[in-house]
Amino acid sequence: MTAPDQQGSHPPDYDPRAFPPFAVTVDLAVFTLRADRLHVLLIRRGQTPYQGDWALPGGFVRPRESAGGAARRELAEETGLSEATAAHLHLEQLATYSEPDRDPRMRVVSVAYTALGPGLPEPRGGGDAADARWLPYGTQGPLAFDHDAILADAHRRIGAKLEYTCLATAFCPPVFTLGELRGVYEAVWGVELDRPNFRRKVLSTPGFVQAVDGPPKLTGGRGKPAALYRAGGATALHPPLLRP
Amino acid sequence: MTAPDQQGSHPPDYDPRAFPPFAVTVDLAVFTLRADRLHVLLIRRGQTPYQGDWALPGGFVRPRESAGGAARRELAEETGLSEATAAHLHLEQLATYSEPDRDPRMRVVSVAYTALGPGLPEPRGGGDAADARWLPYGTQGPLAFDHDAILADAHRRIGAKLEYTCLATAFCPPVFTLGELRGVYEAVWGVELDRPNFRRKVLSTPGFVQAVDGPPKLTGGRGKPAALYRAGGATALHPPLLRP
DNA sequence: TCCTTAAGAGTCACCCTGACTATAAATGCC
DNA sequence: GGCATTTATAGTCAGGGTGACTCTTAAGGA
Repeated sequence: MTAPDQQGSHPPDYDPRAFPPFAVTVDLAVFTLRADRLHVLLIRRGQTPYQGDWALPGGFVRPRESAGGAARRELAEETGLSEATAAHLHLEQLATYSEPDRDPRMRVVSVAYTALGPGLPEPRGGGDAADARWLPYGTQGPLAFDHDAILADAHRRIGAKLEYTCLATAFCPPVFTLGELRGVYEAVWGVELDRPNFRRKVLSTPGFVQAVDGPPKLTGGRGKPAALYRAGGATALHPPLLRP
Repeated sequence: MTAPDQQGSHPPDYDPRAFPPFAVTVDLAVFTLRADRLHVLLIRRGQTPYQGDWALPGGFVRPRESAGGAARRELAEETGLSEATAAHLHLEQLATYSEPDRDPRMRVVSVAYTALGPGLPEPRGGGDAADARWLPYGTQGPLAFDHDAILADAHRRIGAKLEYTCLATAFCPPVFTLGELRGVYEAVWGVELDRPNFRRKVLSTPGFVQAVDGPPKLTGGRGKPAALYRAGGATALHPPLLRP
């Protein structure tokens, strides 16, 4: 369906021409890894309602724009990254939230998106609102509106997608070590993984990662230097890498 | 986000008070099993545009209704089932489709839902539009609007969820045989599964199915009578039942 | 030099799975 | 009543994937 027909099954009290007007927005659950911890991008509200509370970044969908387009635009604005850089971030539709009273001011339907990226810089570049900041996931207090539910859904979704897709590489820079990749799983799942087993699994999955040829190694601070890899072409993970 | 603040990062040409009005609808991809084949519920459009074409059932979200509520209401109306019966069908949000020109008449954002049920009766009960019918999945021609994409997404989603959830029981009546359950997988995936292996997998997964106690057996037409089961309490499938 | 840390190689047992065989219990056709 | 057909159910067996573990290598720091 899009616009239903004039005739049809609608109750007599309902005139499709006078379709109820909705505002449509996008909300962004942007995740990144900073210092081996999962962080979320939050903004502090400068207006009532929920003034002073933290909330997910987002904004209106414009008249000639798709929700995905709006999400990508807001992502660039709110993270302060260049449009070109932001265009490389993994962006994925999560779900749509439409409870009638989720915004006390008016009827707003919001399409939520999840975005992932490697260690992103502090926000603020976009010249954005009062306060925007990366907070370690789990340390944020109650968020405005239904954003707690959205954020929890987003976290659940990426945790699940790590199991059966190659999504983890979206958290990594173009070239990374297997230790960094493992750090993604550990940060999102909140567990420790066995190093050798993780390595075996990743390397035995065709197309998950791809060894970087010439420059042999590099150090991550301490320990033996690690080989470098880039994301392979694969998108699915068969068989999956199940959570312990 | 819901309604963004008045101040903030929005470009100067954009006044949040004059938020762009959208129509919000729901579209339903309703699947059922009829004669061991996967069927989809489609309606024939009686109006331009796409007059005479098949389309997914759906309709407007009402002013004080959530999208999920609208989907459940439309589901009852379009399938012709009682509200009580329709309330038992598995209903799940799929995704939101928002390309600006997906409906040539006006700006419509549609939240798509997937619904599943055991062999459902012929539609029409709802006193609905011109023509509503179950069509074997795959035999439908091009659908109106972007409904081909929605339907394909829905089919991909349920195929994937069969792998790592107990969703298959949603296609079955309250009491069913393992043969019927296997038929769900075969119809959705379009493959044949090994009977003994499927049985072993299902029975060894705690909470997937639950043997029906007293009444021992029953026949499905030919062959040895099969034991009866009902859905267990489990929702996830660990480890998953992967597609061949 | 020794300790710590992390990468990377390798082993072993167990579980799950795919492939396959065999038996039981119903129907329908000679 | 035989007999083929169909489906359910039981059981076997080999191979792959995984968890748990050990060991070696290569860096940095005290």
